[in-house]
Amino acid sequence: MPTIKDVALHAGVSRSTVSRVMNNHPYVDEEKRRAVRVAMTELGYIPNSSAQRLRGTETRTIAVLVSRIVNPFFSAIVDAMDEIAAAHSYRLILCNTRGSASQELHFLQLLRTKQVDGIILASIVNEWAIISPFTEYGPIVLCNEYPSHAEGVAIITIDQKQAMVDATTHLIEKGYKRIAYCNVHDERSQTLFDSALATDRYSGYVETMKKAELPIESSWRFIGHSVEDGKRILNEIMKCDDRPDAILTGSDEIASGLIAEAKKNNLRIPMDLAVVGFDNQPSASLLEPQLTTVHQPTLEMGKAAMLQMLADLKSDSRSNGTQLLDAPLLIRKST
Amino acid sequence: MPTIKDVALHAGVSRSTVSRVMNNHPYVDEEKRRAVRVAMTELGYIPNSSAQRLRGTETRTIAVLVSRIVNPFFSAIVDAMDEIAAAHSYRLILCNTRGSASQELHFLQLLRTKQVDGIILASIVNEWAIISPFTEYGPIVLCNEYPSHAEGVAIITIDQKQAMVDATTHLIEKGYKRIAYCNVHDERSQTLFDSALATDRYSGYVETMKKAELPIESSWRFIGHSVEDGKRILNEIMKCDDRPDAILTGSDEIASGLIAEAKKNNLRIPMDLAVVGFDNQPSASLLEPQLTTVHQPTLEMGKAAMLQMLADLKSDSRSNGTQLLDAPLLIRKST
DNA sequence: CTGAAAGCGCTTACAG
DNA sequence: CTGAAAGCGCTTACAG
Repeated sequence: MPTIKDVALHAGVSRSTVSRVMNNHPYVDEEKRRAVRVAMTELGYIPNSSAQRLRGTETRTIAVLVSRIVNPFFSAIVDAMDEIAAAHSYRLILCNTRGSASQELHFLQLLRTKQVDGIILASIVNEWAIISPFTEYGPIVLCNEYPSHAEGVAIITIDQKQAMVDATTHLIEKGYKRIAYCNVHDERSQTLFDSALATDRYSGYVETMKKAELPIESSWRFIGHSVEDGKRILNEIMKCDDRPDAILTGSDEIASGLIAEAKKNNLRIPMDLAVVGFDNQPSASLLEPQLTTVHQPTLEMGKAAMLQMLADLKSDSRSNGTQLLDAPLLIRKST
Repeated sequence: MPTIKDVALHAGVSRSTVSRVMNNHPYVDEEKRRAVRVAMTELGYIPNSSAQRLRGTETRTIAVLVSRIVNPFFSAIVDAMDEIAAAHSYRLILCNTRGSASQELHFLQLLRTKQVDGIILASIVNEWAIISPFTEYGPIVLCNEYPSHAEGVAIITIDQKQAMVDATTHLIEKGYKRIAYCNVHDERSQTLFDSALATDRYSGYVETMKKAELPIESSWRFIGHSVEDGKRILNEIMKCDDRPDAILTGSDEIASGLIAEAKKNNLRIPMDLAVVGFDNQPSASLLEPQLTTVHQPTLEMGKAAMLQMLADLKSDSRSNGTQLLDAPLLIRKST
């Protein structure tokens, strides 16, 4: 591996000058600049970024934390972030926390140890009080999940409450009265923090139901996040003395599981049970019946979050505020 | 940020001793070891890994290259790798190449600049002759995609040819005679290398068709990889003078697109057109009709690849050879 | 415009 | 068992 020293020798200049050329400093003699460039390509020189980092410069690397990369929602967001990052010559470190608080903390240290320039959290496990201090070491942007009050970070998300108001209103208008609710939550995760996302969604459901004077039964509250959870929940519904006629879910994956299992149980959708998904994952329109779901603008969310990160990095100031993107309800065949 | 110097001062020992404690060297006085440990926790000390890397030690980081993280096949593989990596305190850098040769090259440099200990390639863009030299800088493992001959790397994949032999045989046994073939290939990708995966799959189809004395029409060869491609291909099929009665595809995504578009065109599956997928992605069994597909053992593939990587890292020798995992055909309702 | 020198935070022979 | 010292590859005031 050639180092800066080799390039300097080869080009007949000092290491300082080589460094200046690399970093596009203005005052370098054009001829020397050329000589250095030639030496770099001839030697196939690649700067050692560990050394650059140690010296305290930017890493041009952003860490993105997600709880589960196999969730199409997260992979879509990551993909969008990556697109922006790549266009600005930034690299992405994917941190799959699997809902582990210690893993999350481990990844946050990347910021502290200057291995990344910034961190984008798409899921959150630890309490905000634990995460918050890390903003001191570099910009943190929240994309999707968010705590009830966060200072010093920008939040990019959708209007979770409005989304659930829309979904609930739609079901009510369609004549459904016995509307169950499934909270998004991975029971295997060690979630410690109070997710405002979950609370906001739920309040959208509750307020709309109350306004319509419809019952909110505790036996109609479920919890889960995966296809398997969806299957389990459908079986729980089958056992209800007092079956709901519709269900609002927190993800298309749960909805898929519900639908698959409903077919097995000869439960017709939407006649016997209406199902609303969340996310509008690619599979939502491929299912039968096609899924009524809340469209999450993953492309826009990911891009906006990364753009916000780049802006934070440039301005060197900590931005605040919440950016709420539109999440329209897509009415298809499952309601 | 406390450094090793602060810890040393705090514990009343030299920096060397602190370093030894960190790296679990044997000969350290128990009392000092304890003192150092105390100092580390009291100061909230985290070693600066850029410095560690620069000094030439392991990074405990592995880069994984995939062409498209939103493809559930890739996210499942990455997830499996991550599971093994995390269990061995390794970290994963996700490199989404988007089929760009220069991006791929850029990521390969991570190995050269010692930012990662090893690289796992799940997709390949550049010619093997370009990639091969990088094995000099650290272990490279191939998982899924592979060139026609590679030295100095281990390959973890499925028996692609056998998978297609099985799929083709199944269709023939079911009485289909006009069997189309869809090659996996992303046309937007700048693929430069001769993928033995694609060749092997195709030869499984060709040989089986020839053995059964069935026609292989060039107008029945399609190309694509996405849901959209599947839709396009179905429309191309509709326009055929001489329509196939079955099609072998290279991914469940294409198959989903085919099925969705077939419904629109009132083409019954499998009566008018039998469809075989590839991968057995989560959605395969949720579609209607449920998809007959080749099950790719993504969990095993990802784990095996990461385990191989850890073994290479430990032994410090470059392993060779191909590990062929079983990929059974799952017969469901689309054939 | 440019070079010599210091220093980023660590590890590892070396000499005790 | 342990410390002083050198060095990993870079960048950045500093002094010209």
